[in-house]
Amino acid sequence: MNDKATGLELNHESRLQIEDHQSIRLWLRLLTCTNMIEQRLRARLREEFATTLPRFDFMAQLDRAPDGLTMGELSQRMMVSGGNVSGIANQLSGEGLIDRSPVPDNRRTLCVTLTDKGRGRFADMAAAHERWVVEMLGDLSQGEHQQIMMHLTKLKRGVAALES
Amino acid sequence: MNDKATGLELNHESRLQIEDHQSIRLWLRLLTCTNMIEQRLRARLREEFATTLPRFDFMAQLDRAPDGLTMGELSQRMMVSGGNVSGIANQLSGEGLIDRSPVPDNRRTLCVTLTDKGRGRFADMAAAHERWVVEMLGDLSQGEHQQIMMHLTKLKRGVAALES
DNA sequence: CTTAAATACTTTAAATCTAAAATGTTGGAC
DNA sequence: GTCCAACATTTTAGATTTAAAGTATTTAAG
Repeated sequence: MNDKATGLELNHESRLQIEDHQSIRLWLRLLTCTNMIEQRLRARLREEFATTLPRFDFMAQLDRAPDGLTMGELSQRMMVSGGNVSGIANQLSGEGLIDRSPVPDNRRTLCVTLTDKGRGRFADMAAAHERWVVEMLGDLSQGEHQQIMMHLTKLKRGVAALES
Repeated sequence: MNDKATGLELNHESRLQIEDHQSIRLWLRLLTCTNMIEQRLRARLREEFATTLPRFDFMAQLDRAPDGLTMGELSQRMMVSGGNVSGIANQLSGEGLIDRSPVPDNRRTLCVTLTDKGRGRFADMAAAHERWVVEMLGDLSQGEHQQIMMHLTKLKRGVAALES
């Protein structure tokens, strides 16, 4: 039931099935890789910085956006629900790691930024985080990096382009 | 601060930094792709089958293992905690979709299998699930599939090989 | 045989996450 | 101006998830 066994005599039906299974296998492999990396990062953040991945992600988004982000932008970029972002923001605000300041021309909106304390705290974590990620992805050459990026870019576009 | 701007005069330090950032970018891209796909699958499973991804995954693991799996094996394969597996098993068992039978020579262990009802229920979901995944990954050619799989295999091995 | 460590699983408590409802704000349409 | 839909966020209720503690069983060492 594979290419070698059936040679070139694959009909459309069996070829389709093979491609289907390949898609599933690719998706499962993608999921496995992501989960493996995510679990390691989660464990290390807990062990070494007593924090969680969503909290780190929240701060990373802000660090990348020096002008601050609205709650909605954070929700979009972190790909989690708005309510979730509110909860994490409450924590981080309570610990003095972020500021939530009103926006002059829209009283519905809050602009979230890292405090100096938050920026300092994040810098330590980011350096370690980067080491961990490089450690995990380091087996791939620069060329392989670029190839995977290219493929994932195409994949991402394809998924984003679907309706609904 | 990129390859083009600095030409071939990169020193080790800046090259290292570039590779580091590339690793981070690759990881974030991987995470984004997985999240996008996962959220779509999650939403569709909820809309069309009133179920969740972990429940689907649980049943998928059993469908692939006709002789059944222990709770521990399920936990490993699903990459979630044991407590989580217990909870899902309680649900599915309550709905008559799985059986948990004791193993003769080890009274600690439970062997979990799909019931006929569970197998039937899963078949419908699996067909739809496969359509959705193919729809999302369909933009990639068979060659691209194979290339990504190859790279992800290498990545997976690299991560798995790390200590701790 | 007894004890202790390891194993398989469940329970628990706390954090996270989601969808949906609620609150307050904005921007037209009329 | 008034109303109404859209928007940004928070709150709520409930499900999921995890790490850690708890229970029961097995294994092996003394």
